[in-house]
Amino acid sequence: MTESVETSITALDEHTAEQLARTFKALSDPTRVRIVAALAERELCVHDLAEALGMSQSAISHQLMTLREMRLVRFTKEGRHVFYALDNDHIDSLFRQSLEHIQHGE
Amino acid sequence: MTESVETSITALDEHTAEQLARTFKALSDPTRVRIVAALAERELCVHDLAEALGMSQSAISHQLMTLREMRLVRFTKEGRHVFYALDNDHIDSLFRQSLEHIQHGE
DNA sequence: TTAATATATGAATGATTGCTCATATATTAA
DNA sequence: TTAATATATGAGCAATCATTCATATATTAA
Repeated sequence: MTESVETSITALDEHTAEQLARTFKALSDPTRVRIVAALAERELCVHDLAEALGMSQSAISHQLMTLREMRLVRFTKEGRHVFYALDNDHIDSLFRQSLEHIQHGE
Repeated sequence: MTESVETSITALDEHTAEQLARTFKALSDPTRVRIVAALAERELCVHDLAEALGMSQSAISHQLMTLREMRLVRFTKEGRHVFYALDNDHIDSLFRQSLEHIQHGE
């Protein structure tokens, strides 16, 4: 394969590749997957999320921050609680589609 | 939210979450995204992949190894070449679906 | 007011990752 | 045979990441 390639290979441009990778990275961690799964059911506050996942408040809070930066979740303050919800249909359907694939065999 | 939560929150079990996260991790890196994009077009040997992406043979070879471990690509040896192809429809459709989402707005 | 609860956040840390560089092996060409 | 090409792979390294721990702020309850 030294001669210039016949039908030229058009690689996906770097910017698009990075955008895509960033999207998938959002769900590349089990904790974030579980947070998204929980929020796909319903809105939840940090404390209940931490309890549901059996993880520290701090760990959940940090992950919620990264999900916020990715604009995958939105939040509303209510008293001393902060309720989080999914803020991105794309991620929701990506999550649901993949869950189905995993659950009903490859 | 101290009282045990009304409608109990059933967190996604850890095993499924890890499986899902692993799947997304496969496409969480721009280089792997570009490799998958190229292979979604057609089978390619390592050298041509490296050329198409403008990256070192070693870098591509290492990434192909991780894609192999994830069973996302298969390969066939032909003389001194090794041709890689996608080996997982799920990843292919995950890739295509997400690409569409990114290209035709959120 | 003081105490308890809910959340956020910075620093520290160990683990993972993506790459380079050097090198080994295999195949083909001269 | 020797040289060139294609690929794989181990070591090393800098960067990123997920978590913990300590602590700060805000809100509600006593």
